[in-house]
Amino acid sequence: MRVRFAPSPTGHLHVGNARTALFNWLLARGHGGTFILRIEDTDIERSTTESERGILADLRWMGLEWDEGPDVGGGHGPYRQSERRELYASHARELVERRRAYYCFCSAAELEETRKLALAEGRPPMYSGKCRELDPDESAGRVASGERAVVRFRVPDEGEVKFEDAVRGEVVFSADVIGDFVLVRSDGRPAYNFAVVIDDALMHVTQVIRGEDHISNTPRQVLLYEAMGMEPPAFAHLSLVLGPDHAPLSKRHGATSVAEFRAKGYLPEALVNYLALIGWSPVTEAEQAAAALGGANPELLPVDEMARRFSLDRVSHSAGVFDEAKLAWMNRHYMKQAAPERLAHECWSWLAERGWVGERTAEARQFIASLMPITAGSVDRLAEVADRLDFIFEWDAARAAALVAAEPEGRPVLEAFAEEARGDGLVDREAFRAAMGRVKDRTGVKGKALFHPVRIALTATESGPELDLAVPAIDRGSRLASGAGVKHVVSSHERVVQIITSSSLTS
RNA sequence: GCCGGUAUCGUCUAGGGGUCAGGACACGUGGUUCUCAGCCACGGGACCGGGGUUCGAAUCCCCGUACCGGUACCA
Repeated sequence: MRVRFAPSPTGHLHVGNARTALFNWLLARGHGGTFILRIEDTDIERSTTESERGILADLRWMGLEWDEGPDVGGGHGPYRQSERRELYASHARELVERRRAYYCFCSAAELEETRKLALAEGRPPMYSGKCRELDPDESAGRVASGERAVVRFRVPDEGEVKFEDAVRGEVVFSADVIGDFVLVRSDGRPAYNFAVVIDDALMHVTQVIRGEDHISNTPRQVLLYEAMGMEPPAFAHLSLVLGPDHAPLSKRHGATSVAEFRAKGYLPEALVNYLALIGWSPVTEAEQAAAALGGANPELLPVDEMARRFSLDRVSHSAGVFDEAKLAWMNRHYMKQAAPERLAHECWSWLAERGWVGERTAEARQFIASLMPITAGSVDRLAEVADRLDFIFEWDAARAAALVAAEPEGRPVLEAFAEEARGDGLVDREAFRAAMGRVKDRTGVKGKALFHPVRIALTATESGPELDLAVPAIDRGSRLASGAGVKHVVSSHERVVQIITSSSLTS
């Protein structure tokens, strides 16, 4: 099995295309196949080497390594269409010689006019076939003398073109709705439909898995395979990825490219896991039933397991809406799974942006890693980690105190807390818990609301940030939870008592 | 216009001639004695419409509607 992903380097890697790449990769990896990366850069006006580099980087970031491609080579190269000009030219010449294609001298303006006319009259805007019956020798002569011409494929006037689509079943087109399309442009560059067929055939691609936007191109390509006496590959057309308004995902929906999601602080495994779930379901009925009984979330799967389960016949026919909320949830899950050292590494740039970290010394890395358990499980994205750490790096007791004052239930809770604290001094964690129980009885405030003002008050103490570090860490069962944390809590309680009983909260 | 594709909770989906139509995210309510996060529990929420076929249709067929794609010397 040989599959390929063939982006054109005209911009960033869109998540819809990333999903196409992923499905190809999943199929190859699940079946011991070969995954080929080919760059379709025949559109020289829009293609840039910069976006080619970006696409390669994005694919690597997602972990979608390719076996053959422009930078790694392989036995069926070159892997950039711009480097395959001669291949297209020779096949085009052969098709012309065999009368399966012909030179067309119509001008762009002429074509545009007949097109408009056809549309106005409600006819399909196909090429008229004007140059179809020109004398081949005469045409060849005109081309030889330097006249500009395109090469057009001679599409049969009637009959059906059908192909088997691995996700949709049999698809049938009537040949008479297909105009004679361009194989080679007047400047010698191949047109898309021609280049893909030559490339897929010469690269021995066995299944072509691509976006649904190519489904109408497929009959043209099937015709080309036939004309060249080649066996077409198997096809599979993936539905598109849409925005929340059901329009194709575009810039106005916010982030659309892999690079943007990366920049927002999503982990690659989260993006990959999420993307796989648009239009494909790896979940078995047994797992579903288990989930209903409180089992593990069946949609959280490592990529190798997804590859093992992947099959095209379970791919959905309909388009899917990209739901960033679900991606965010998935990202949170993977952030909780990630080692603190890795998270520290991934978050570094955001922390550096705020001037909180400098050089990546061993000490600095260790310190940042030690902060990760406090925050990583409670934010959606890496970029938000910095916000959560603000209270450590941007210490501001006055601001925190103001926040307490603003709490609706803040004062009664804190007053009751202060009262309790005076009694036994809150010497340890147990005493603190007991005191909070009494505060609850006294004020009638319960649940999270009970602790919130106290937490802010803790933040408002003047002891410095390090003690507050300990507070959430205890809850997390992290390495910080033992020993040190408890000590800090005790000392912070004493400070809280001082603060509450003093005037710092009045205003 | 023409050609093609698609249609199950708000979203991603499972299922499929007789099911309480299942799961996930989101949402709502409650719980949580150390975060307005998280976590836990509970809850509301769907088979596009109309005809057929059938004892029975969400499931099969037809028509319609909506949405998407194509109809290029873009890919």
